[in-house]
Amino acid sequence: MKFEKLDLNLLVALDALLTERNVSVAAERVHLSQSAMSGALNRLREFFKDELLINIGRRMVLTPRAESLAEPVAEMLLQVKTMITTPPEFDPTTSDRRFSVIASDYVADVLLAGALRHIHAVAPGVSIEMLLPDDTLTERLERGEIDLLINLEPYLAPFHPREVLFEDDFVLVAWAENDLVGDAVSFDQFFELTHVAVQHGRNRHPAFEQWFLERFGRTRRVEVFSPSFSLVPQLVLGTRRIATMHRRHAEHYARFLPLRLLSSPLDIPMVREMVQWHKFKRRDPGVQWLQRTLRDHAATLSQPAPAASMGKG
DNA sequence: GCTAAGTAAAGGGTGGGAGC
DNA sequence: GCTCCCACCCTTTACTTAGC
Repeated sequence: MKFEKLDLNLLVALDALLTERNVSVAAERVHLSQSAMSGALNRLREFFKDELLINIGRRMVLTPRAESLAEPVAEMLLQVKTMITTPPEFDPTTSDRRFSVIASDYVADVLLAGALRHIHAVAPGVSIEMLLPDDTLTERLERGEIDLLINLEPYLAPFHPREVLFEDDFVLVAWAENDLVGDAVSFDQFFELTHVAVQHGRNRHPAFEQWFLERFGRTRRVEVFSPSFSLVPQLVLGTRRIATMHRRHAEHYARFLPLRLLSSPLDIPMVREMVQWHKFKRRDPGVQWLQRTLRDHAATLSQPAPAASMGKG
């Protein structure tokens, strides 16, 4: 059977070829032999009257025609995949579905840990695969590989639905016995003290608050770069370092670690943690249930306290 | 029986490394 | 810098299989 003289199965091969730019790897991806994929490429070349992929040395490069086909073909296949794999109904009490969620360890601590307790109570068969953000998170959302992405607004993918989960502000955190820090830290003292900062991903993207500081033209004396938010309190304990942490996260750790929380001398704006899902999943009742559940749980979180008068130790 | 699409195997182009 | 060898990758060919 053909559609407009094209065997639609060839679009699956085309998508793999355009993504991988390698006949052998594309063949492996769609479970064909390498020569079968080469044959499929020939039929595609014949249909589109274009070379599509050109051999330059050992590399295959896309023609302009192939470049123009890559995105619409990938999007169309994702739409088809969503259509045929999404169950028409979702019953949390009986579902054994597995959801994948990208969120930082900070969001995991302040939101997901509690939300997952609730989810397990109402949906005992449901499982959640939690993934940490990396440099590929928007690509993974675009490819439909994840169900929900939780991140700050600047790091979300464009053109997909999103919703605010909760807001947070920042506080300074010091070891309770840090003798360099009193009840408050002045603006100048902030830049004199040594810091623990968070950097994510292979390209070493700085965390939001450091990005903000760089906008001010001042840099901190960062003594330790932490790959995660959760490691920050451990890197402050027993030292004279301070760290700038999300308030909810800092309060979470101060419950069981000897930490002192202080107001930041910098007027750092609040951040908004948002949840995002692929536009093709807006009709997925399971994803919408999970998104609503997280939103409802986020609404039960206490609002951040006013930024003054902490000095907890 | 015909046709299309698959596999296995052979052939050929290219790039990188080793040796001189 | 040149040559040789080898690995990698794509194309082609011969044959097989499945659907009509």
